[in-house]
Amino acid sequence: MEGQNISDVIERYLKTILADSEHVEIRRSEIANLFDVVPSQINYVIKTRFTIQNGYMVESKRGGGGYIRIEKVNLLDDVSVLNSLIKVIGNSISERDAVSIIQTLYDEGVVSRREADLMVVAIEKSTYSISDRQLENALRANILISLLNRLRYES
Amino acid sequence: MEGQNISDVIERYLKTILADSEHVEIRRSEIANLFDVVPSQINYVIKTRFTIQNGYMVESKRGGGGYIRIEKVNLLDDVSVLNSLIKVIGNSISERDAVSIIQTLYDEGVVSRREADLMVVAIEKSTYSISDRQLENALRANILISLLNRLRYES
DNA sequence: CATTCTTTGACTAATGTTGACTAATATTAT
DNA sequence: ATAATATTAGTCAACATTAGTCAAAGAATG
Repeated sequence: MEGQNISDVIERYLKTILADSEHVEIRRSEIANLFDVVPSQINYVIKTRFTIQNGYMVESKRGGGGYIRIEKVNLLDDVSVLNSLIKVIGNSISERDAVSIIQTLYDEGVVSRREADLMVVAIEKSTYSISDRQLENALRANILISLLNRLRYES
Repeated sequence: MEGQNISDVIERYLKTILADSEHVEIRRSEIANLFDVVPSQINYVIKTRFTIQNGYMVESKRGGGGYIRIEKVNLLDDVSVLNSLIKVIGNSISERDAVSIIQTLYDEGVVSRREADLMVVAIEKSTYSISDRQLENALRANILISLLNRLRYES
């Protein structure tokens, strides 16, 4: 039987709520109090159990009236194409290769023409105004991978 | 439930009025009284929630008969608004302000939900993995401006 | 026993609230 | 007209209220 530690208990508590509603909004300190743990434990639970890979999206606000909101999202089926493309990118990619990946996404029907156009803008050398080529390629890889990961689900 | 702080409440109040009319004109002290806050809180609400990034323009007058007037501006048929938006971005912009701009584009029907989602990913701090804040904000400005300019035409 | 996962708390960051002081405009008195 | 006064809004910094990060210590696991 798993679920002996408090993080698992908190996870179950939140997922019970999420079984009925699409999202749950909490006050960090309240939940921490409820389970008698330090507030940052809530962050730990969220970081390890409510990731986008698990189908959850988290948004929060600090300050008075602050909150943490966990939302269930729908994972899509195009995942296999995305996985192999992400593998190709690695941690550095040229503009030319990036454009061809986006072209592939368009050809495969994963993105619309307009979405592809926007993605291209986001990876173009001319928008970055960075002179260091290595930095440029690394940044492009980060952005492209983030874009691809975003295509895995809809909010 | 989101929006537990008084600033959010005041924001909703004003936006409810703006849902019906193109503009709202208030007396600062009256609104402050209505919600039992100090007058300068109204300035805070306006400064954080009714910026040009959010699609609003504010004008005011002091002295007897003074007022604050909030006007909803239309991105679609007002070219100058897009220009002033780009001017606001300049060569540096925070993630928060950038998200506001993209949210406004979505609200105005300029971009689809999915396009907006992709744009947000392209300006998020977490995708860049840059520790230097100034560099991060400068890069974000470049990318956002490029994206906005791309929206000016169809391919 | 080594490794990974969990728990804790000190420090940081973001956002919201308040009030004293300033600035602009209008009104009234001289 | 001009000066004094009244009536508005603006700015800014201190303080309050939340959440986030990170690394060290402890517990569980294999």
